Amino acid sequence: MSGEDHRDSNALHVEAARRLDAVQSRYTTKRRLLVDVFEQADHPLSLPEVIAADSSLAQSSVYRNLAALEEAGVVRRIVTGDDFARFELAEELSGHHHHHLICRTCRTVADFTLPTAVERSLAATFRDVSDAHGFSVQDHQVDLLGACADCQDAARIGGDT
Amino acid sequence: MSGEDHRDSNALHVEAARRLDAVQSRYTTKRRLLVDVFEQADHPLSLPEVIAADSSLAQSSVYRNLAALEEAGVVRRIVTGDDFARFELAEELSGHHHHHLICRTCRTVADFTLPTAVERSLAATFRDVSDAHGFSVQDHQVDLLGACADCQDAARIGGDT
DNA sequence: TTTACTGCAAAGGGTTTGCAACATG
DNA sequence: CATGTTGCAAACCCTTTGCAGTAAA
Repeated sequence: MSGEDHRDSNALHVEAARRLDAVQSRYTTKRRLLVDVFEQADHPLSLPEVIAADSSLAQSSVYRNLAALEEAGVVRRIVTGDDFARFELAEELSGHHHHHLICRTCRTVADFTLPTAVERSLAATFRDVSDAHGFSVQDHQVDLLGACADCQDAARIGGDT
Repeated sequence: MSGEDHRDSNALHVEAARRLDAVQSRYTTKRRLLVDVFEQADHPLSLPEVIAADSSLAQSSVYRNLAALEEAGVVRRIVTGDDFARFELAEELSGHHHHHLICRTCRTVADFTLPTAVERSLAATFRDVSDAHGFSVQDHQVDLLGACADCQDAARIGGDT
């Protein structure tokens, strides 16, 4: 199953259904729609972005479904300091381990990946750190904070000294 | 011992005053108290923790002062997904570049450091990544998510079946 | 049929803000 | 004295929840 093209969204839905079933939840039409939205996104989506992508979804239902999908391990919630939380497909489902470029100006979040060698050495270091602290690591999170290309341009034009 | 504390603390306050002055803000008694609280903390503090450390501060004033201190670059705001935001001294003032161990159970945040060699190689990698994306990096954030020692113990006792 | 899900509206809760009194430079 | 700061309380806004109707198994 690994190494396959991400075009196979059927496998994604099958796995999502399996995970929801494992927590006694149903894979309804609305939830399938949500998974479709996240599959097509190339960055974590805020709630307004999710609703913009499919306005057939009521706000409260989206929140409730995202909570259900998160509990099932289908999506992951990301908190960046923006007004809104953001959501993306769980990495086991997207098959795409990555990190985030967070723009402090427009608050958008873009994905990036680290070279395998760096990831591997980081993982080893994290193991040492967690051992030393008696901390059990489930996940790591590497974010870069700064200004995206668009906001740098805007600053040069609008905020010029 | 206490002589050293006074000297360190004094340098800290001088720098904090300078930074506040740079944004037309005053270094009031309350703000000095806040800086003292953060200087003594060994981990990022939530608002309840700040108020617990010094209850002479009104909640809204603490929020307002933290916003002022953040704008001046004296403290840094951290968002972990906990109900509360957390704050710590800016690294230029604490002189202590570090990262966070975030416990998903009790939501506490502990500090840890990476070996210099790892930091250096990370910085180089981040430079490559940001160049490739046209992203201007101001800061990076490396967090480990998992279970702290206490919560692992609690799980062994309470959740053992 | 049974149980979970949906949508609307209202409540929740951390954070922000209006305003009058106060302190700082 | 002029201006920034403080504290109280109310407003704010993202998110959660109660409830009645609907869809899934």
